[in-house]
Amino acid sequence: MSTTTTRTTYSIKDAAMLTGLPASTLRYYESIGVIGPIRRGETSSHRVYSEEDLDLLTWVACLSATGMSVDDMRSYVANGALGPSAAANQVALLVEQERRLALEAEQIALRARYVRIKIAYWQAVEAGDTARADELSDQARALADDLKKVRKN
Amino acid sequence: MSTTTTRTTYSIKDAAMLTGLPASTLRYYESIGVIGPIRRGETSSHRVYSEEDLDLLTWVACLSATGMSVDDMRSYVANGALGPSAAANQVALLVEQERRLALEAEQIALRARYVRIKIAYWQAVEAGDTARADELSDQARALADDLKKVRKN
DNA sequence: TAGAAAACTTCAAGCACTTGAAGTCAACGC
DNA sequence: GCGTTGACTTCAAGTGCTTGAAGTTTTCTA
Repeated sequence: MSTTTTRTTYSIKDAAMLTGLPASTLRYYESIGVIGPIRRGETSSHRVYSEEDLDLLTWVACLSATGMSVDDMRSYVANGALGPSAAANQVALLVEQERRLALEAEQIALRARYVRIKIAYWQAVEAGDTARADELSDQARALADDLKKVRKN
Repeated sequence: MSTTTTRTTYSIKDAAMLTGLPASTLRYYESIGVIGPIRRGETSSHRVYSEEDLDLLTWVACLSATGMSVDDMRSYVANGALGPSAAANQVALLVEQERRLALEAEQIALRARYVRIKIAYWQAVEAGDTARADELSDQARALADDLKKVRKN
């Protein structure tokens, strides 16, 4: 009869997806002590992330995204400033993170549109349709201006 | 009677402001050949950017913003200078860029959802609503499970 | 027009990842 | 069981800026 504890563990790939940090960066952060050593599998050397690990990494991702240096992140985490006792503070951090993600999504949508225009442009050039190419060139220029504005935040 | 070509020129600081790239990055791009050598002042060694330089740099800034490597930027700019003959090459590069952007958008949407759950979670903890906190914890876990299924594609 | 202050220059070093090589581990079909 | 496939591991080297130092050049103010 096995103990049926609800499985709440994650592979490094899961952790990477949920935090937005590449797996290589998770290993890097661990290697330089931003986060403590992660538990390994019973039979393997593979990292096994717990729910708490994920919570902590979510915070670290927030700090990283706001441009904090790894040295500062390390002391921030070491000082326990990210524990449950600072809930209000943490919500503020997460709301900020949410705002930044929305902005990032906006930027990506703009860039995708820009790229699509450029694809159409080169296809027009290839087809020898100069008028359409010029028109698309103007569209690209206008969009580049939009992109610059969004970027300022 | 002087030739009245309106010769608009820009300092490196002007160029940085107009392209959104730091001055240090403009010098770096020039040093590794992403852009050609910029004209210098008559009496000084200061860079003097022309309108054409600015156009090219705006384009380079867009490539940079979409995460293109400097090597790819270099060949892309070189191909662009070659005009219509390289059109097919340009389209291939851009289609790849479009695919990357779509993937990035997907990841960001997922992260945003995770962050929103975490915000609600900490607000529940702060309010002492343990039941709701547990429920949200489950939701975060469910999101991770959904992710595993999506990952198969 | 002198002399300070701001902006530019090069070069080198630093930072925060990122990638590559070479090997280990796990899950599947046979 | 047994090979193949793909994800994981470590470690070292590479990448793309970024910053700092030390020295011009330009511009502002007096």
